[in-house]
Amino acid sequence: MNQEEIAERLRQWEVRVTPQRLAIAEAVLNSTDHPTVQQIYDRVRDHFPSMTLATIYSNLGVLERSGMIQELPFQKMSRYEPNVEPHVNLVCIQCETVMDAEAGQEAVVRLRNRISSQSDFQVAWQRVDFYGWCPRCAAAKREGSPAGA
Amino acid sequence: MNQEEIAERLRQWEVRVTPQRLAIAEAVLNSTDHPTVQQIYDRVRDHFPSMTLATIYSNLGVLERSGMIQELPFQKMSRYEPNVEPHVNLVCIQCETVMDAEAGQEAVVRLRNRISSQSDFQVAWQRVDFYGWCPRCAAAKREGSPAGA
DNA sequence: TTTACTGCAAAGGGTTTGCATGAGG
DNA sequence: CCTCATGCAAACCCTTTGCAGTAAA
Repeated sequence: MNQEEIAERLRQWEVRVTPQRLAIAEAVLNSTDHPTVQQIYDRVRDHFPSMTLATIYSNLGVLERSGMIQELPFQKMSRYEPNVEPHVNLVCIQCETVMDAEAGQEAVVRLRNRISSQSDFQVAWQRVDFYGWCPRCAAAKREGSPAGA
Repeated sequence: MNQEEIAERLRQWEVRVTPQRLAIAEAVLNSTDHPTVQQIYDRVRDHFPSMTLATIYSNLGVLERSGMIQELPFQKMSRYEPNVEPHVNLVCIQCETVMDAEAGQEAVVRLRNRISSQSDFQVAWQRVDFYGWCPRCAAAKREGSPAGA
């Protein structure tokens, strides 16, 4: 997603299009690694050395409320991702990598439909996380050595 | 689950069976409202006025590592629940109530099996949360009045 | 008796808030 | 111009850590 598309979506949401906001949105929307606030900060700081974490937090809130990104709160900190469609997250408990699963989207949609139809609970969004060992760390575990070896 | 059963499980895990630990375990294992640390603290304090939050945290960690309970980290704080089987949590974004969904357990199991078989990711556990409005808050929203009215 | 646990205090650290300055529309 | 956004600093608060005394086994 390029800056013009992002700017258009921001205008639709009736928030100001500032260079900082554009950069933060671009950093998350073009990411696939579910970056932390600190990582987003580091990536944006190259272009905006004076930016502070407060600006990052503020804008991530705006972007989340606009539905452009999704916040994934974890135990210690939040991560952010551009994929707001129903899907499964794979969280490695060894190296803390988070990736979107390639399978299971339809299953999540079906599950959501089922919850909606079989209960009085009105679903707004969902989060499906599977915790375990990523391929790399699983292999290292089998061989009894760290993944970085 | 009564205290003797809990004590037995603790002995199997080779941790000491203290009155405080028993009380904390009992408070969570017999709960259905996914209590916060503070709520567990309040419920146990009746019997142990001198207990501190550090003891609560310490014991919740022990119980979680033993597989007796599951920690559910949220944005602001963690909640704890006795249901360690695959299931769906319904989280109300209005009143912050968390409840186990009656439907969907099998679907979660199937989804887990699918993720396990169709990828190299080795699943250890999962968390499936649906966010939205609980029946009470949904009704209040439709009538344009707060749930407490 | 040995070692883990409890209780108390302090520190840690991601996130939020308040406010003055600056920029978007 | 008026309003919202940025930048800086301080506050917040849940959670973790360290340590001395205590109790389980």
